[in-house]
Amino acid sequence: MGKDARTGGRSRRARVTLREVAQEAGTSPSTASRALAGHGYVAEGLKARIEAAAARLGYVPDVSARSLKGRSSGLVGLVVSDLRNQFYAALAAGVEQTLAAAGHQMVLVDDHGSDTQALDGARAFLAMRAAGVLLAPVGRTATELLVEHGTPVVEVDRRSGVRSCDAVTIDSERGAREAVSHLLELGHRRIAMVLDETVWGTGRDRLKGYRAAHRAAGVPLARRLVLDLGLRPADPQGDVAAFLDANPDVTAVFAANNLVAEAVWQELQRRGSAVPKDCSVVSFDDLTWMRIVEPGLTAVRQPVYEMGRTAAELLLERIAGERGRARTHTLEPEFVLRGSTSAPGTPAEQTP
Amino acid sequence: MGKDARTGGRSRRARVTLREVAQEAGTSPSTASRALAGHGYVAEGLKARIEAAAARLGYVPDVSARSLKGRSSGLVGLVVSDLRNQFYAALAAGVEQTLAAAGHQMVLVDDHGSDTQALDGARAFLAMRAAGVLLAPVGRTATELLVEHGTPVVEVDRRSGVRSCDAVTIDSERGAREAVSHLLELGHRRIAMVLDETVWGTGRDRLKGYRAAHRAAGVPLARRLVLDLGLRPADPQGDVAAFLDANPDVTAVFAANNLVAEAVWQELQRRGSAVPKDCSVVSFDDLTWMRIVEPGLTAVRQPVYEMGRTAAELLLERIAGERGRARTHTLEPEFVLRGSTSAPGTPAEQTP
DNA sequence: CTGTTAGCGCATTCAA
DNA sequence: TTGAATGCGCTAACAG
Repeated sequence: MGKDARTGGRSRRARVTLREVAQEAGTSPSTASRALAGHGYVAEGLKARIEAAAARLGYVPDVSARSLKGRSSGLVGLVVSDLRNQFYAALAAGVEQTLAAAGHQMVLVDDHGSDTQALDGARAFLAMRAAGVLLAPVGRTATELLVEHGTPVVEVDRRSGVRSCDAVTIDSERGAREAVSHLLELGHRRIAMVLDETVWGTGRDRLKGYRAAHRAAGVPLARRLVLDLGLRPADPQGDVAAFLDANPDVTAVFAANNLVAEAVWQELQRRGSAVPKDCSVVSFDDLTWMRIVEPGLTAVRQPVYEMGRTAAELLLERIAGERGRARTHTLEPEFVLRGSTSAPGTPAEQTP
Repeated sequence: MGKDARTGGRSRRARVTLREVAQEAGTSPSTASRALAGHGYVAEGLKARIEAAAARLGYVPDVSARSLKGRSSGLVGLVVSDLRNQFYAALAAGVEQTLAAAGHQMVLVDDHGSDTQALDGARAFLAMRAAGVLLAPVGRTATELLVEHGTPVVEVDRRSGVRSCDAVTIDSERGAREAVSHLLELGHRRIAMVLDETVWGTGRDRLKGYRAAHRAAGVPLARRLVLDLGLRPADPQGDVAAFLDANPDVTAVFAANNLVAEAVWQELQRRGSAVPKDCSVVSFDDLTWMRIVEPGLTAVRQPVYEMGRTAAELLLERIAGERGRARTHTLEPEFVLRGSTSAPGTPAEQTP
């Protein structure tokens, strides 16, 4: 093909193996292996020759062969539910950063909120002998499968209920309690909560926080004020619209996550409700747009990137051989006061 | 440890191998291999027995061993420059979706805009015998290394200049031309352009479009109206502020990407400039927040997710053996008119 | 249709 | 300090 000239005449097809490097350096494969790996004794001069040969030939060790010998590939799996959601993207970024620094690669699987797809991912991780797996569970099956096979697992953001693995979560209940307490202190008495999964995951804990805040303030709870959009709602904004029509006495909305917050915000905007005068809004999760809009959204900021980092660190310890029993790290959310909340019927005092 | 009871009594440590499955089914490894892989002839009864045995034992094939025999692992690499940027997250999501549907796994590397880190990633992909690699190049080295080693490569969003690989990009020049023409038609004559890399990548093409629009309208170009923030600016908003102070006659700003757009928008907001009355704004790239803010940002929408899908499809064809010469797909951006643009000194007419 | 043989690239014994 | 031998788990020839 001629165009191989630039590569120094070597064929583009043939992988350079350790044997060839050894030949080029006039030694044996095993010596070359030791020289390149840095283990065991190799004479300085020989070592230099071998390294030179490897560089000249463009040698790249084959991890397949390596992990076939040893225990695992250096790969670490990550399963998230929606990469297009900034929350998961930030999580993945934190994980990747930590993993890369430790010389591992991240294999990313998007399960789109489906347990089945998460399970497929888990199987793939098993097949590639992943050193460990991080996942935001959508069920127990994936975690169970991995744990059964002895793969270190760290759950992130949510818990599957499997006891025998580490986890890093954010204190959803506390964050929700603070957010709702804030609204109660401002004088709100009919605070709606909108979420997309009541029975499981973070939604449940945030609902607990919502209730706890009401109890602490001695404000009665009304079932009708909780809107559960269900998993992956088709038209969240439409559902919010219907809800607000049915409950016109609501003076504030607590949105349980960024997806819900967007639907609420857009709907309030669409119907021309003034925030916070007509309706206060607090979001759990703080995305870029929430500090850009006018007024800024009062929100519960989650240390997402840090959560990814922490989870990856925990996993790396397990991979390194840490044997202790399952640990759970709980990170603290941070309440960020902006302009979308005020006493009922009052315009915002300030917009930072 | 006792807790293995649930797994059916098998040890958690030992991987189940094909040999064990074969033994369990009372046959040979190669027959078991054929039965499980689906290739070659195997009697129906035996096949069922083998499958049952595999299921019973929880057998998971070892891809390391498989790729050691054959050509490559099923892994596909993706290199992006900043996963926390919604643009890249969407790109990755599109890629993942397509790859997963084809039974491949995606290994994601974030190079943080550094050529060195991209090169590290490329080496890792080589080491794992990746079936192919997708990358948004930050230089030529990574692409060159991969191509030299015969790994199929598809470049996304940007071009490195390496001729011998496929690429999928968006027509930056055209998108920029349309955006700037729109401003010119509204009557703007001093339109600033803000970007973060003039000499390379998409910034260069968008600058071309900016110039082309001016030439087409017969409006002279002023060098001082182009603000180049440089790669990874420390304080983009501060730079924009200084620029606007130095060029108070500017009536419109064309932001070359979402990062720049955010800096521009925040700075205009900070100094209390009314958009579009005091200053019109157009963004290249259309993120969530741009349609949420008031007024909505007029923007050039890029089909990012689709770009990821297309690139992955191209790569899959190469992996499947497609031999033709390098192809380039150019996707068309879409101009989205919202409320952030109007004739100089005019408030927005409407806010959709 | 099935089993035996061989070898992918490497790291790790063990002898020299 | 070095090299020859071995086997990780799997699949592709081949022979039966």
